[in-house]
Amino acid sequence: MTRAERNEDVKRRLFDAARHIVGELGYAEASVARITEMAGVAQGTFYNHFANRQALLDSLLPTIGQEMAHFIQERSETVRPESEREVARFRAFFDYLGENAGFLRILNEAEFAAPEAYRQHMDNMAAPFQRILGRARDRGEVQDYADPELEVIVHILMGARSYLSQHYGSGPLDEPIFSAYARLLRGGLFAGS
Amino acid sequence: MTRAERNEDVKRRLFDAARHIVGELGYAEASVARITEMAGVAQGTFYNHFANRQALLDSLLPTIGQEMAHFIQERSETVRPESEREVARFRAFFDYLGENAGFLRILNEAEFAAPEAYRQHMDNMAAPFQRILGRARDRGEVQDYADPELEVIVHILMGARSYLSQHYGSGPLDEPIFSAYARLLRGGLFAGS
Amino acid sequence: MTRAERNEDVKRRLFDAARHIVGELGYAEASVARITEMAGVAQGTFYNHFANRQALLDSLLPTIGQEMAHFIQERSETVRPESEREVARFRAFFDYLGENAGFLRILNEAEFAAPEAYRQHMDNMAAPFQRILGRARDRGEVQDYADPELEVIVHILMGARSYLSQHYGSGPLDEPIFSAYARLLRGGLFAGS
Amino acid sequence: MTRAERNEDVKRRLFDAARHIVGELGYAEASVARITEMAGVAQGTFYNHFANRQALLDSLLPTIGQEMAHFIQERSETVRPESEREVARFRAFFDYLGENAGFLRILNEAEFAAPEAYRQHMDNMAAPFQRILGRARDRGEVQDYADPELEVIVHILMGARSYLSQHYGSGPLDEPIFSAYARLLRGGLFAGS
DNA sequence: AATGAATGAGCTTTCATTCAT
DNA sequence: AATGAATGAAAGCTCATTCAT
Repeated sequence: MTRAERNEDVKRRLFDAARHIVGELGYAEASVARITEMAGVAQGTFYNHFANRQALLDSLLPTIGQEMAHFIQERSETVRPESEREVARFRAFFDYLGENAGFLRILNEAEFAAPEAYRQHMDNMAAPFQRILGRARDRGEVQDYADPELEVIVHILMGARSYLSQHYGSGPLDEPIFSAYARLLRGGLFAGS
Repeated sequence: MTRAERNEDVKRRLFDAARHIVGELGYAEASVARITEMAGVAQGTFYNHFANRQALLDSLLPTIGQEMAHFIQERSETVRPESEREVARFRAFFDYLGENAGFLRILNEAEFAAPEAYRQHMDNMAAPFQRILGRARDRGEVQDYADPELEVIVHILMGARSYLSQHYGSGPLDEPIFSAYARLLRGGLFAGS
Repeated sequence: MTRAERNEDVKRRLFDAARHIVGELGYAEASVARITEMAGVAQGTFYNHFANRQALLDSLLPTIGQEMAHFIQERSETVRPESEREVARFRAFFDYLGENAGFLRILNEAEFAAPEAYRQHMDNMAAPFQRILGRARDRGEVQDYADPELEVIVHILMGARSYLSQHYGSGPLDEPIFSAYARLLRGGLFAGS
Repeated sequence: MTRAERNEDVKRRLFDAARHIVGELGYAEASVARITEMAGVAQGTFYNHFANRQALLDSLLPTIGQEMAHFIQERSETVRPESEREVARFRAFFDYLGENAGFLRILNEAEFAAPEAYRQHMDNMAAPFQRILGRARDRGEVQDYADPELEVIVHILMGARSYLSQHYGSGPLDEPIFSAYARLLRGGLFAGS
């Protein structure tokens, strides 16, 4: 390994240790001592790679969030029409959770333990989501909600993912979750007039 | 004041101090030192009224959650039909937040800082909600979702409240929030087949 | 009960609670809170009967020590000659321990937890012991040790009781303890010249 | 000083401070705050060298006990016969106390403040002592006590040391202590049959 | 770049004692 | 005489960060 590679390797090990600890035990348990111990380096070494503890914790969610976004994108990009595609995205979200058990904790605790990262992640998720729905609306696949309303819809759908994953866990989920979600988006909840 | 009243008063002051600090700064900042200082009593006094720090923090959410439930109930009980009533509840939730700025933080952080209280609160909210929707379905006001699907819907609607309040804050909210919410529940998101 | 009797009763209950707690758990665990709780009175009541916590703890050993002295006296007063009588006293000491499990702890910890009481108790035990041995010497039953030497012997014999009870516990003891003790006192340890 | 030496030096200073404080004032007064202050380091430094307060306190007696055992061994190893040698050991014990004033307190309080260390120390002292007496018996220098009786004798002799040092202090002692001890071991206490 | 000991502020909790009721 | 809440000092321990090596 070159010097630069060694350097990169240590940084990666610190990041992975933090990811593992936060995912398993939460941000509070991710002390510098614990992270460096798991990474197999001395405590002081930490500060050669990250400005401080918060800096590493703040880097967790955006990085992993990106990973998740790619995963969902891959699983849903070919699906049509948009209503099916949204359900595919919804399913892909839970599939990702199933394979990345710790992510939910990294995400949910971030609101308080890594607020800046959290805000960034939410923006990273919401903006493209809203663009997708906007374009679908322009194609006629989504009803004619105004742009500010679509923004609201986006947050409803993200809130739905969050609460459902929290309540139902991250294992393989029952069908009613998907059928109810799909049905709500297609025809609403209340009996029409 | 009688002796019992004084006693009650101190306990109330401790509770209110904690409520204020957690609402403003989060559970982590609610040290016994800070709580007792704000309540104007000595640190040792704390333990005459609560078994330990966690006991007080755990009592925050159930108590305040009850308060919120009453508020929402009052604001929505006379509204008909159910679709309007759900929007009334939705509005009342945000009205409550507007008047109780700290509640959101007490609620959201509780998942990690007071997990037992959180689970209890979520159950307290979800169970009656599902009963209401179930009865409305039986009256024909809600489409014929199966019971497990209604449970899913309930968590979607609670997630919606959470993410929207998080994103839009707790001040007076714009109309699109309510119109988008109402419209989604009435007719879904996607253009009909 | 008259007022004085009630008063005496509370004081007795406090004493008994302390005796029980110290015997079972040691002086350190005998907090005023725990003593008053076991006695069934309020904390403040304690200070109507004892100047402070230490005053009660200091009264434990002398009182119980007296009790033990009576017990031993009764069991040994008729035994003759002195060599047998000393063994009878020695046996009675362990018999008392067997029936008063907590005493050993009250005694041994007292050296540090209630030093004044300890010194007093040791004097209470040593002085009559030395008188007994002195008179036996004058009768010719004990060899002609000088008085300062008898004082030394007394502390050796008390130390023996202490270490043996510590090492062998306070249950029913094996015969070698008594035979070795008796033999040492009768003929020493080393093979005579 | 090299880094390792500095490290060792700090640990030594903490140990010596604890030894001094416990010897002078007892275990209860040996708070981490007091120890570190005397050692001239910050409180947090303590935990770089010992797992916790108890760990240091538990290391006191075994270490110093070892030291004392060496001292006594050196002072007595050449003395013969065994009866004289035992008196030499007895004297050496008090000589050690005279030079290490705090040891007595470290030892006696340990029964309650560092029970594990105490038990270990007692075993460390008793076992070789009993071996010595057993061999002397086999050589004919000690009367034919059975092995369980010799164990009893050992605890009597240790109890004697403890109570005598407690009663007579640790300064230079009067001759009667030694003469009485020697005489008891040689010919017992009571006048022969 | 890596090390790991030192720092000191901060935490929760305990407890003997006081005193107004 | 009895009550029991209030007090506040003191305890053990944690941890992010610094810095000399």
